Amino acid sequence: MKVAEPTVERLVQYYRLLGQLHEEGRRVVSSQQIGEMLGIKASQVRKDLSYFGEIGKRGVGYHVDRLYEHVMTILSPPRVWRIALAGVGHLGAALLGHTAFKSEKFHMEALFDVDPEKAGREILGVPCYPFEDMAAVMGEKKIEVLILSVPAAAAQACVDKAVESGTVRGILTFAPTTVVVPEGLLVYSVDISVELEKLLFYLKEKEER
Amino acid sequence: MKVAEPTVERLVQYYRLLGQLHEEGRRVVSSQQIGEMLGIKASQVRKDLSYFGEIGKRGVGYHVDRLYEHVMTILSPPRVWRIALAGVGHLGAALLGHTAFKSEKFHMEALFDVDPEKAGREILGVPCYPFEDMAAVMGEKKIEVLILSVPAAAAQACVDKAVESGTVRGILTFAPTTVVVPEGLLVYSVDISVELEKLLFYLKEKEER
DNA sequence: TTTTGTGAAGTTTTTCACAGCG
DNA sequence: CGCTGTGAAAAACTTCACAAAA
Repeated sequence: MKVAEPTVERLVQYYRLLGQLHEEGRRVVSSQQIGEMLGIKASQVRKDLSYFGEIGKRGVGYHVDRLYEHVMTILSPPRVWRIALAGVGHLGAALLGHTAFKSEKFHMEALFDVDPEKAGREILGVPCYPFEDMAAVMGEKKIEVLILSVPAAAAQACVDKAVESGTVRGILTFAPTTVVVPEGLLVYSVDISVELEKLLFYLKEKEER
Repeated sequence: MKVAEPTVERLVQYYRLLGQLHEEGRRVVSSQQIGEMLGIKASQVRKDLSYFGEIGKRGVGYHVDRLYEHVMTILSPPRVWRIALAGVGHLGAALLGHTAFKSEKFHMEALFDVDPEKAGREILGVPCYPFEDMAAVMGEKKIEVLILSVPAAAAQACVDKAVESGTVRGILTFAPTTVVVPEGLLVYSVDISVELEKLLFYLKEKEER
């Protein structure tokens, strides 16, 4: 069965919320309540959850722990992803410390940077290699996912190295630019400027009305 | 006229691309070419651009400089936004140095942090205030946009301060959590974990097929 | 009675396909 | 002739509304 992208996005939100509810010792939650907490319509919540089988109890709601496990198995592959990060600048360093990568679902195998001060050393316990060795090191270490926090001008070159490695299958890029990839390589982009411009656009629109 | 969100997102991409083409001295570009460079269908490009009047030349394409100016006036309000940033950790520091905020379209008026080491000092030329003073300082400085790079647990409290200030109208949050805001306040979220999970979900899906 | 699960309706967004203009 | 601008068709996504289960 194919799952739509907006649904996956919401599933991640459900997952996080359920983790919190679980912590709080909450036993049961309704689609209505989930919706209120996340700003999503209850009918949308139910539709999203129903794609993966009947998991709720009519007249009662969803059992928090059961739903939590359920959503987890949908989202998380039961394995550890081998990842690497290119560009150990401010943003790269921030990402290294970010909650998102603290999970045991990932293992950060390598860092890459042009700066010869950084390459050759270990940073936060992860070995850092020079940019030139990217393709070779990623191939050797069988890196599957590359996190890109390099300047826009360097992004495409890094993507090319990832393609060259032969093992990288997905890229999460923070570079404020569009990169071109061959069919089959998945790229997701977190683009700060784009989100900021969208916000300003709608603020301006509201102002004008 | 109302513009759909996906259109605004693409407009930002067109704008960036046109900036590059302009630098390169390119004079004319077709919807087909724009589409290829950004991974968007040519018909989509034409539809997006046509919402704002006839700007291309049939049989020729779009005049780069003219289109660049045109998209700029659609996106950028002709004024400077007064912004502040809460949470001067690794991510906050990275954002302070990010291209997105280097534009003369913004003026970073204040920083906020709970750490007493940081509050009271200037960081990169911007005064940093303690968390408790957020609402008051933002009100005084007439901050319109708040950038949130605090831990998930602190996000809602910051949003509440922003509401209290009375001047903040938009928030760009990087906290990996959902925040609740009153009607009228615009929130955009850049959620690293969500993008990462989406990427893994589709990688896993491809693996299974 | 309460709340799920879900077809069907509605809305939004994308794509097609071609007339029309330079 | 080539490429835009745009109605009309298609696809994607959301919301409604209600039957059915606990």
